[in-house]
Amino acid sequence: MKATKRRNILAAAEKLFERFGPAKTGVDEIAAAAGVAKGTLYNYFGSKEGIVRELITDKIGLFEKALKAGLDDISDPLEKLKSAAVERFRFLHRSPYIAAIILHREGDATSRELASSFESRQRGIVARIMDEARRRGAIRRSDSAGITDGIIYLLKGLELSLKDRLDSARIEDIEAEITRLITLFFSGAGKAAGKRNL
Amino acid sequence: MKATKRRNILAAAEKLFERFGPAKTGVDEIAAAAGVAKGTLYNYFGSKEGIVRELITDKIGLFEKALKAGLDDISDPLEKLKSAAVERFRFLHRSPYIAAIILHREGDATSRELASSFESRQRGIVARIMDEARRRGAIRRSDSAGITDGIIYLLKGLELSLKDRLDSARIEDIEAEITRLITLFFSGAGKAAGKRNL
Amino acid sequence: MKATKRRNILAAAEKLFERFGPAKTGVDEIAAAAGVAKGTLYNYFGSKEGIVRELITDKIGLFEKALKAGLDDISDPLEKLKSAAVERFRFLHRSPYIAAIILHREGDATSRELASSFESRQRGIVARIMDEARRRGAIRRSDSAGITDGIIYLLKGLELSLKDRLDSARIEDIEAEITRLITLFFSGAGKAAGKRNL
Amino acid sequence: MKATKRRNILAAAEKLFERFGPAKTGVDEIAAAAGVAKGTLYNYFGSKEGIVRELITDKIGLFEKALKAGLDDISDPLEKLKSAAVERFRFLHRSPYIAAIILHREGDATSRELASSFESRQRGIVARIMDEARRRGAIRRSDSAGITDGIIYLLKGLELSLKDRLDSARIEDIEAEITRLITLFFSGAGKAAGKRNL
DNA sequence: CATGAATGAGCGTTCATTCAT
DNA sequence: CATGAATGAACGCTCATTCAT
Repeated sequence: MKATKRRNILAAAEKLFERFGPAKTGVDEIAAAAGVAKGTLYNYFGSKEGIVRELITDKIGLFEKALKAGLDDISDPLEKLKSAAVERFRFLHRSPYIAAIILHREGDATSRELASSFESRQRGIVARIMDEARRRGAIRRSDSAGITDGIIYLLKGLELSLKDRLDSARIEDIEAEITRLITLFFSGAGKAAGKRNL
Repeated sequence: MKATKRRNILAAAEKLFERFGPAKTGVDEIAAAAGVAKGTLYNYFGSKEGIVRELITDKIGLFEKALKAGLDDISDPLEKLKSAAVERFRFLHRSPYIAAIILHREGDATSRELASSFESRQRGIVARIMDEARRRGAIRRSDSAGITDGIIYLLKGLELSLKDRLDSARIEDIEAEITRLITLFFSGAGKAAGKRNL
Repeated sequence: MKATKRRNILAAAEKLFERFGPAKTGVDEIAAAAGVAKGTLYNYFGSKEGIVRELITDKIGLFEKALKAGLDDISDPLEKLKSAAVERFRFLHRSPYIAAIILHREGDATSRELASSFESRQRGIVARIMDEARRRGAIRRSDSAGITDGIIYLLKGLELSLKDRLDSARIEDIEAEITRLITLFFSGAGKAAGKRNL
Repeated sequence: MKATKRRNILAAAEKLFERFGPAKTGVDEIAAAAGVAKGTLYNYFGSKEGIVRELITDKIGLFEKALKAGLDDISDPLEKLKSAAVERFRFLHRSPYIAAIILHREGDATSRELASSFESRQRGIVARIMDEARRRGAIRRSDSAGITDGIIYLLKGLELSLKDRLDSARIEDIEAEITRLITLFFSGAGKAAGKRNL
């Protein structure tokens, strides 16, 4: 099993997935694009889903590594959060088929597990940032778990709406909106609300 | 064309859709489950997509009617918002295949249009509540559009994560989380953030 | 069984057949156009083919009556032949779906029988004209049966090519061509041929 | 893709087409008769239409090659014409489903194109023979295009009537009739006609 | 290991006919 | 007689997977 061939197949698959999505990409197309026989795909990956799985694992791995490295250079928690959110957005925007699996839970059981563990690690990253914020006294209340969830939901919802948004807005605008919403979430939208209800 | 049979078919289709989703449910299965011939489905609905469309239209119609009725009984904007969010959650939780279409934009062009118009009406409802909140002085800043978007994203993200959450949490807990997050979004999570960035 | 209803159905079917042909016309469409229920068609005609059959029988009957009347006014055999040929062409051109059955032997066994008997009567008409021509001394040889067949084949071949011809030629041109070919067939194309081979 | 299997499939298809015609022959039937899976047909031919196309193309190719070779051995134009006509008849008689497409313009666009180009080449062959006849002084008038058309129509009409004729006549009789009619067409049937009308 | 020909269950749709009302 | 809802076999085609070479 030459590692080169493996990489060729994955590269070919990725290109096609990005354009058409895994569902609309046939195994024949991947094989043709990679310059190997269809059977070879099965020797290496066992199934079409296997290709998807491996591709996602790889890309997620790279993204998470880069994300962590990027966060190390930032000290302010809110800035860390904004940066992480924008990077996450960029990653999912770059690989829409991964976004589809992460957000929509498409694919087989293993893919969904992958997505699930990705989200759990993402939550961990946000949670750690929140902890730091609390230690620094930047967060006034103890409900950091709720805030963490809120951040994650906010991002997911925003990422979900990407296709719609991209029709009318530029990427920079969307990134600006992400930081704005996170800031808004931190600062609160209402005056009296907090006093009345919490 | 008896209305009873129409309902039987829709009921059978709904049951299957809820378990497998429209994509994985064959026309033969619907026909078998409804106890009619395949051709009968086409006499009533014209196409598989026609069944999906009618089912979604019906359910959305009922939900929106109930939602509006429920909101009329509430005067406080934040309470209105919480109620709307919980009702919306319940609706999508009850009909996961509608959630799939609404959230994921799955299905054909018609389904996506249905989803798109649903979301636009949903946004309208939230926006109207925000307007009222602003008129009452409950919202301190003028960016009510941004807040509206934030609310929608929050809900979508939360609804997206339903399947995962339902493994570990009870529905009541999730509903409580929804109201908590909306309140949090109103009151703000951080102390210094607002001052520093806005 | 009101005769009016019968006629309505046939009229509706004819209109549709002329535009789309029997194969592309559905029983539903005929019923709708005739303003009756689908089942009624079956009460009257037994099957879709039954409608086709009856329609053809009617039209052929009318055509043959008119044809014979027209021929009575002509005395010269060659002129009779030309007239018959042109009338036949006009008839089949006016009712392309009948042409399809007459020429292509489409449809069920009964329709094919209808077509077969039509052709046999047509041959009879031409044969009678040829007999008269021989009695008048207008035909030099005794092979009048062969000539009759030749005429029929010539017409059929020409009618077959109608669709193609109609793209490039006007109807008047085609009618002129018919008389020209019949004349040609009578007068002979070659000089030496006849002497050498017969 | 083994050529043997390709031939097997074509042979199976041909047998069925000859009995029922391409329209009434299902893909499943061809697959069953060929002893292969349905998918295999699509691997080899892409579509049902592809099978029809290939079959027709092959047969027409073989026929035209043989036809040309046969004509090279004959020098007299009238004899050439007779031979071509008889060969053409034999070909269409051997492959009735091809006759159906050639004569009736049945089938999809591609089949009709095939038929159209076949007829155009056939007309070319006849036209070339007529040219030669004129050069040799065997044809008395200049309307060789009209004569060519007449020949083609004659043949088509005759071939159309094959099914009927075969009930009552032997093939040899029909072939004799073809040569008789062509000779007749050359020599002319009437005495006075030519003088009166041309 | 590599190949790619072979597989076949599954898909949504059509429409002439039937038959209970 | 009239109705039209119900029928279901038949259609051409797809594509992830298998397996003999």
